[in-house]
Amino acid sequence: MPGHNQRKIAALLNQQPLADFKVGVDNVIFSVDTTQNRLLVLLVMRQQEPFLNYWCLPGTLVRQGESLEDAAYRILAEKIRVKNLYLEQLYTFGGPDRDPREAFDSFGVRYLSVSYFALVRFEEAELIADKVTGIAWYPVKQLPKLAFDHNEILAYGHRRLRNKLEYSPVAFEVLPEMFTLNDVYQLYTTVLGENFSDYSNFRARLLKLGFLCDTKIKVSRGAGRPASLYKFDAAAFAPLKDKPLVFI
Amino acid sequence: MPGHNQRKIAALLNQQPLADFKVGVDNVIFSVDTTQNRLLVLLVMRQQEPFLNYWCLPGTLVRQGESLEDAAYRILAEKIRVKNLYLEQLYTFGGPDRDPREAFDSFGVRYLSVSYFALVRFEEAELIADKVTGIAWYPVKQLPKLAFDHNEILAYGHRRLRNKLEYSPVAFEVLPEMFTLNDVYQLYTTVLGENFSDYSNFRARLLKLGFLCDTKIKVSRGAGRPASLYKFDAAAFAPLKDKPLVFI
DNA sequence: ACAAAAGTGTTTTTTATACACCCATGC
DNA sequence: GCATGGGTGTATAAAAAACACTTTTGT
Repeated sequence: MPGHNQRKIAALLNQQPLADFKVGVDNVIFSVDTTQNRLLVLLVMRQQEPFLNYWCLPGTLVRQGESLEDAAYRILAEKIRVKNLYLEQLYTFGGPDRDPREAFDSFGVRYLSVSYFALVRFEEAELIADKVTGIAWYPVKQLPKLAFDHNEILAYGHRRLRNKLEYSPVAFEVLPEMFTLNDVYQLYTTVLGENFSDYSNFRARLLKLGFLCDTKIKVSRGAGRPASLYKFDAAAFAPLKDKPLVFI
Repeated sequence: MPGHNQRKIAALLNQQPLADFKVGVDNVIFSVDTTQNRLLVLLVMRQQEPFLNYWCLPGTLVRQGESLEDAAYRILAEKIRVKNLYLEQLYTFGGPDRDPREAFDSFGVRYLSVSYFALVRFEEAELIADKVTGIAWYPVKQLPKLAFDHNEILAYGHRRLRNKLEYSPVAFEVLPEMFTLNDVYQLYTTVLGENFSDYSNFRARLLKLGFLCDTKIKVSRGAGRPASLYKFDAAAFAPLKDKPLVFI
């Protein structure tokens, strides 16, 4: 809410030199362990100061000639091998003082973080452990204190995930190729919390949308009647794109 | 979709030096002229190369010690005086080659644009014309070719505005302090297009939400029965925050 | 046989949609 | 008095929510 002395301040700031930035990309990579109903996020252990031996989001600084998204894909590829993934930009965190490295040369180089949000299939994702770096899937329910402002970034990513689930079919990017309807339901409850909807109503709504096709293949998980395996039919979904589309 | 030779590429890129960035902030500032039912966006005329004499979004480069949001508020304050405004981050555009200035020193300084999305009240917003710079409210229906990738940024902002209208009470940030229910309806139709809903149903739903209070003050606009002026009651809205909340 | 999980159907309540109609004012 | 925009109500259709019930398996 700009006041009256706004122009004086503006005039003063006009003398201020421009900030020089290094731009980092940090990925919030989610995945869901359907067998244990846990939402997981990929963390790596920092090998340098600052925040040596703290867990943090996998990130990198952007190189010359590299786009932001390229950088996001690069770190992802360095940490995990996946067949399929969903990736979109999350938010840009860029206040001064968000990175302690800035303190050394006070008004010198600033560090900006463009965060990306990714979803991968837990079963298909193969972590690349390179002896030196620690890397692990962490349940979002039990996160440690992370380096920098990464807890904040992660919380933002978590909120985005919850919202996305409600109006876009991202769930099928995280689920295995073939899944039971109960898998979908479990995914929704683990991310959105209990009592977001009754199973049978959820099921009916989902099927009525018409983009899941029954493979007729049955799987039996312990006792009880075997469940049908379904597949996401991208072609059948296409016309529903940009439509309101509500799952909850 | 990382392949097999991914690691080789990564190893190669590891030799690549980091990019140095200048970070710009560009604002997509919307406002609605209720009298003419037009959605407007604030544009300024560029005074330098590149894109001399092209219209563009009001923007600035981030200075030392200044946060991204501070920079966004700064340009806003340089261009318009407003009592009330809504501002949020939009998206970060950052591929190489988005700014022709990068071409001069090829792999040197990169220009990144963090865009912000703002809403102001048309009646209260006073444009600051400083003789040199051209500045104007442009109807989004008739936009010129803008400098840089600003048409793209603006389109993104427009999409965000449409979405925000549907599930958050941003409309009341753009409307005058007191407004008729028809003003709200007109705002929604100008942004969302015709036939998004019947007026009387829209009205009923809106009132049932219970955060609009009738001031009982009547205004007569030409012929017809005078309309009641309403006010947005922030306190009454508070409990509805984060709730699904659908207007459409 | 019975517990457990999958899958179907039915009833009730709520919400959306499409109108018809009354009200207050200017001309 | 009648056109014009403001405001209310009602009848119908559709969707959400709650829950009872059937089916198919393992043990």
